[in-house]
Amino acid sequence: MKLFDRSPGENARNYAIRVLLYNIINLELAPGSAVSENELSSTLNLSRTPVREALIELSKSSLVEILPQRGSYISKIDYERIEEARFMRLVLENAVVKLACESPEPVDLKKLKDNISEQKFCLEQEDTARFFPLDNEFHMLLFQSVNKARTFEVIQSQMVHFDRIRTLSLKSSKPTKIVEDHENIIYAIERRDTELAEILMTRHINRHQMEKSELVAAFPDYFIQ
Amino acid sequence: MKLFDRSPGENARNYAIRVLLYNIINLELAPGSAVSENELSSTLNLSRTPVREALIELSKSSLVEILPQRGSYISKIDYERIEEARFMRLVLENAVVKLACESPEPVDLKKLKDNISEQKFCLEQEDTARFFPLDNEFHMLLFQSVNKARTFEVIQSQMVHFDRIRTLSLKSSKPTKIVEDHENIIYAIERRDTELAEILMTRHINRHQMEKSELVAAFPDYFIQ
DNA sequence: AGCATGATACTTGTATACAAGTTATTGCCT
DNA sequence: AGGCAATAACTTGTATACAAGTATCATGCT
Repeated sequence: MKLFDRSPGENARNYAIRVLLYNIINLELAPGSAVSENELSSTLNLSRTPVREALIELSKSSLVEILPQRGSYISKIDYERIEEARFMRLVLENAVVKLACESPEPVDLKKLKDNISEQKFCLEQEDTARFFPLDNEFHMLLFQSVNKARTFEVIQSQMVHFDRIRTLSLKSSKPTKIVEDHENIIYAIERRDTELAEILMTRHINRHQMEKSELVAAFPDYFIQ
Repeated sequence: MKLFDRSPGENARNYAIRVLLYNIINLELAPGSAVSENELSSTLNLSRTPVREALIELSKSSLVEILPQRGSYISKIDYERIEEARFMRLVLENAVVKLACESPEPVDLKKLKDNISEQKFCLEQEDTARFFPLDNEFHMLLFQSVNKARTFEVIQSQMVHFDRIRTLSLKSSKPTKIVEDHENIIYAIERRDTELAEILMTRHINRHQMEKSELVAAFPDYFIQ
């Protein structure tokens, strides 16, 4: 399990959440493995209270399973949950891009284009670490442009499940394709071409689809059933 | 603030959540009012720990706002949040009813029809208290029928905000209309009439829309801004 | 009077002690 | 050896003590 320093001003609970989330997503904490409040609190140099509160929060996102008086475990990967998260995202992103086509504001379009420029810059520098947050920001900007920022937060809270199999899947889709998708979507919005925008968005979201069978075959213990 | 007995087997945290949720939704705890962990723990006859954990959970649903070292407050009603919740629900329910039209299973249709029968029975008995859970169950069954139960859970977690203004608004839509809607939706699904199903669902979801200006005028302190 | 200042009484955040339940182990009995 | 029972070593749940920050109010100074 990898450890970080506590950021200044960060309270113990959020620190615990940050460290645990990182280690769960990057599979440093294996799906199915046991974690205990005592063990974690000594590892993180905290008392049980903030660690416990962190575990409770992660259990609400179904990343941790707490069995009362028995133990806590890193949840195994639930493929159905991931597919459902993708369904939710697909449906909501399409609804949002449709709204965006109805009344595209120049201010919002500028922000989106600026973001794409940054994405391209990262591509040239091959700075993939900086690329992912920008990808995320692009979609956030899209939701913000139609006043649906909170909806995006809901989606994002579901995306953690997706992050875990992205870690597992070595060959994730090329950032080049992703940036192209983004550019085309903005193009469609500017033209107010709802139909095209939805087709492009659907293809974009479905790009992330991973091959279940391969992953389950390679890491059977990480998955439910 | 109304109090209940602790159910057998219910732990202190869930009990605190249940009582607080009830009192927030029914406006026994006024939006904007201060609540403190100490005060609540003595009211509920619990220690601070489970009460604190309950407040943290409610703060995740934006029903409570925790200001570190300053105090905790019942969140004021955010109309934009409610509208956005309705947007999410509208979009997802339509997507689900569309899926249901593609391959309506007899088993699922039977469950839905049985549910409607129960709704009608409640209507005859004028048992509104039993009606609301059935309304909820109807939509849950619909989501389950297309394997999207978790999506429904996400929607439902957003619905608490809606419940609060339903309490405020004395004249909520007549159950009679709601049952009619449900019947018509099932009819459309059986006929695999996607277009009709979506129209009916849209009207059904939008029925709950409340008049913002009236409510804000009557209870200005309960709302943000 | 008005303002600064310090004590006090709050608040939530964190640490720790104890309670209650589960699991594994150990040792005895058959 | 096998099985059963007591026990010890865990687990999370809850209660409480202490830490640290904030707001209020009183007091004294200008």
